[in-house]
Amino acid sequence: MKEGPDIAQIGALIGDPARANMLTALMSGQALTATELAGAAGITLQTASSHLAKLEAGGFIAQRKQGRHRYFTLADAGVGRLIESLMGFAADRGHLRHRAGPKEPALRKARICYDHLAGDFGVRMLDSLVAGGAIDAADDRLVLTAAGEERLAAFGIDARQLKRSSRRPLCRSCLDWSERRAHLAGTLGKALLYGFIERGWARRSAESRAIAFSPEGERQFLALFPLAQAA
Amino acid sequence: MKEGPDIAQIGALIGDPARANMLTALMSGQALTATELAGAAGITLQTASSHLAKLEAGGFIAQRKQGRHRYFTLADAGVGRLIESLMGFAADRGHLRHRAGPKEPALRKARICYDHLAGDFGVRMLDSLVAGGAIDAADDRLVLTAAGEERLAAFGIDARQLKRSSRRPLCRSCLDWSERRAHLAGTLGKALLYGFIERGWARRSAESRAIAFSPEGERQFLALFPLAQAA
DNA sequence: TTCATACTTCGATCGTAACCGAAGCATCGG
DNA sequence: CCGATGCTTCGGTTACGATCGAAGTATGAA
Repeated sequence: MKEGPDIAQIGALIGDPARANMLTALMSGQALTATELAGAAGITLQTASSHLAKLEAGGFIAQRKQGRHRYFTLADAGVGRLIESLMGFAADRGHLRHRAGPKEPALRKARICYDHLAGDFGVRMLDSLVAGGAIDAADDRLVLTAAGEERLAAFGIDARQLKRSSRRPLCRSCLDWSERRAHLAGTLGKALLYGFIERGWARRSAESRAIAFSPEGERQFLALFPLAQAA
Repeated sequence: MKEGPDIAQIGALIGDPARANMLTALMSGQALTATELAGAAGITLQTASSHLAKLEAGGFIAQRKQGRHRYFTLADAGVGRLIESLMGFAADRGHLRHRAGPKEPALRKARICYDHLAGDFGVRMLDSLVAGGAIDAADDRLVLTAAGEERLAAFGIDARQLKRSSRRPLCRSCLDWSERRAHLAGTLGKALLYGFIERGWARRSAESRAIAFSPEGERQFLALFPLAQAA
């Protein structure tokens, strides 16, 4: 009887704590099995199965059968962006989880945001790239400079090839719920994070969205992305 | 027991059809009374009152007492942006309301999006401004040019003063759920819409988000925002 | 084949929240 | 002061959906 898209359906889909927990867990970008997701949400496998079916029907997640496992992931980057913006909104209004747990500091320092680096380290990385002239920032819009291309090549990333390989924008600014400042998303953000992991500088936690830097990795990271002065 | 902001709470808040209808109604930017919102949602006044209390507690809406009326509005532009992005997501996935009602075409043609013009006319306006060199568009980022300032002055809008008067950005691009293309938001988008209404070119519908252009108003609008060729 | 694992489907229970009738405040007009 | 209007609070009903036990299906391993 009314016009327009149905917000209530998708709100209700996210509105259940069990489903919200599953989606949050999937924000790590990792593919997770039904059993793992049930654990993350604190429910039994049967209940999880029902929730997963609903999320899939709603276009939030996709599944990939592999042997007797079923791996679930967020359906696409659009879902990731929606969730992150909901998180930002929630953080902004103080809709926080019961209490900041022990993992909270680690999450604020470095975490995965769909498929790229967020948190303190993510913000620092972008700030440093902009300050060093590698990325040109006109507020929202981020553009990789020629100097930036060279710098990335030294790190083993071929920006031109990256640009060709996907329709997704190379550089994208993504707002952080913890820092309230922008960090680098897009294929470049993804490539950088994967570069850190490949080099063994960092690894992703199994059951949280935190990114753990090794002492040596942190040293290298900070040297690679210097800041003129402590913020 | 977990980390981060609580998505489920805000999802649940939006997830109830009655509340979603109220929020959608408030997307018109108009302040509405509890009775009007109850009508929009198709529920009794008592139920509406309970929902409104929850929405207010959640930071979604604000109320202003005026005599024996209570006027409700969206709490701020952030809420408006969240809802619009949810609508976009929903439209994208085909989560549509039961059936496209009779008002649907009018909404696609011109409607209010929080406080500025959206729909076919909104998209055309931005396209024309960009094509005419009044606004410089670097993908996401919109910048008013000197030529644009003059053009607006001719329409009776003082862009410099507008910029000073608010922290809100002057130009902002906002993605449309019906057109899947950008239209103009920000204080400038608002000022333009209000200009149309003041001139009597258009008026807002009482109970929907549609903007109705008069025949003469439509003629003036199309003349003011020409497009080189039919899209 | 048989057993184990990973997951889905079915059925029943249970809690919560949406809902409305009725009554209670507040504000306005007269 | 009165009644009318706009809205909130209270109480009781109802319905939906989240939950899990138990049983069923698929894949893999022995």
